[in-house]
Amino acid sequence: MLNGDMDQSPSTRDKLLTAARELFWTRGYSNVSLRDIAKSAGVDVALVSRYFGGKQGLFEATLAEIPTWEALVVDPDGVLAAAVASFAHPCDPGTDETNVFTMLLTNIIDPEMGGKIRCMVQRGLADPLARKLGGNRAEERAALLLAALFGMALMRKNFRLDALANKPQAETDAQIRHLAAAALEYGDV
Amino acid sequence: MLNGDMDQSPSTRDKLLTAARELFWTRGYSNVSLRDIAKSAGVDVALVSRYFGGKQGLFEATLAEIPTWEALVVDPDGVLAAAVASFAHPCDPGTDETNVFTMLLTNIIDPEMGGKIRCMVQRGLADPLARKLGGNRAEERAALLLAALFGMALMRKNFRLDALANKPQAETDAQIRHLAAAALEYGDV
DNA sequence: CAGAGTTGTCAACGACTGTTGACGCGTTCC
DNA sequence: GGAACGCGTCAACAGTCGTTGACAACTCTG
Repeated sequence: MLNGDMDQSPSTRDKLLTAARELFWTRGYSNVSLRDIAKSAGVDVALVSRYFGGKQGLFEATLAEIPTWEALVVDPDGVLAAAVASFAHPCDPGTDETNVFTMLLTNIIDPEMGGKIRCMVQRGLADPLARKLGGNRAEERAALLLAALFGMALMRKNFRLDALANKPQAETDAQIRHLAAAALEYGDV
Repeated sequence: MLNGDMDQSPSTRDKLLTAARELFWTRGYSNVSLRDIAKSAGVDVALVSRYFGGKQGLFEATLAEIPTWEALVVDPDGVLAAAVASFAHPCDPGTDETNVFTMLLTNIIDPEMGGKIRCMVQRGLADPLARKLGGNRAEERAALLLAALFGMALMRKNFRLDALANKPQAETDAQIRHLAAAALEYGDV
């Protein structure tokens, strides 16, 4: 009997996928072993190869879950507000840690997956964002905006600076908005 | 005969240290094996344990080389200019890749060294920077400045966005200065 | 010269990695 | 009933990892 779309108890495949996203996205591809994932999912290691063809296949399956990047780059007028919003509520509202920004940061360093992440950000994030922005120096403004967003994510989630981490949402929003607005104004005046 | 301070041909210890800095700082602690370093240095693997006590000791020896952090956080008036300068000419003017910012970015993710890096940045960079800045919201402005600097470093060196990478130095300086200035103005008016 | 101390070479260890194939169990289909 | 298939369990593989200790070659000291 095929599972259909009923959500009764998660299939083994889904258990693996959930555990893989949780671990890959927070610790990075090379820093997580298949046995870690299997143990977290309560499943045998060998099933990874069966369902996903291997470690790389499992990782790419977690990437396939990401909603279209265009969703992060919404209306051309409200890019700033959208950036702040997408930063706060990135993709999966589940665990606070498993969001797309964190995943990109954690895996860009990886010797095996860095190249893929790089392409994803350039072609799926920077380019469409520049297109939406339009006007003078669109590419540079888009790049600066991403620098501001990723920089803030880095300081909060990875470096965990006292001045930024664990602050009320409103304060964080104001900080991000301030830096992002400056990025978008680059080249004006 | 001890080597003294003569710089004739580098000792085995120095060969290891140089190769270790090159590799650890660009690829990250966990992504580099001692055999990689030994091969790059043209030296046997076992000598790492002899000279540095192990992998961790070798990594920490490369950190000990970093000049006082205070050098990155100079006079209180010219913090912005200093930040830009330290970003462009970070520490060791040797290889373009082996600078302190790149090293911090590459190793903050690491499961074993992340904690140490985090402490270094908080206590050695964010705190003294906030002290130098002074005034209202000093800690937050320092944190935003670091977010801007690290964000730019990330986009240029790791994500390698087309709009930022391989651009003339003057242009890069202007971009960094723009974003950093905005960070320092946070909370004003 | 004899001895001590330093320095480099080599083989091996236990632990961990991703991956594979054999095997047993249960359900489904003819 | 028997065959086919999906699904999970287990043991084992080849490879890499950091680390260790034995051994040889060398320099310096007495």
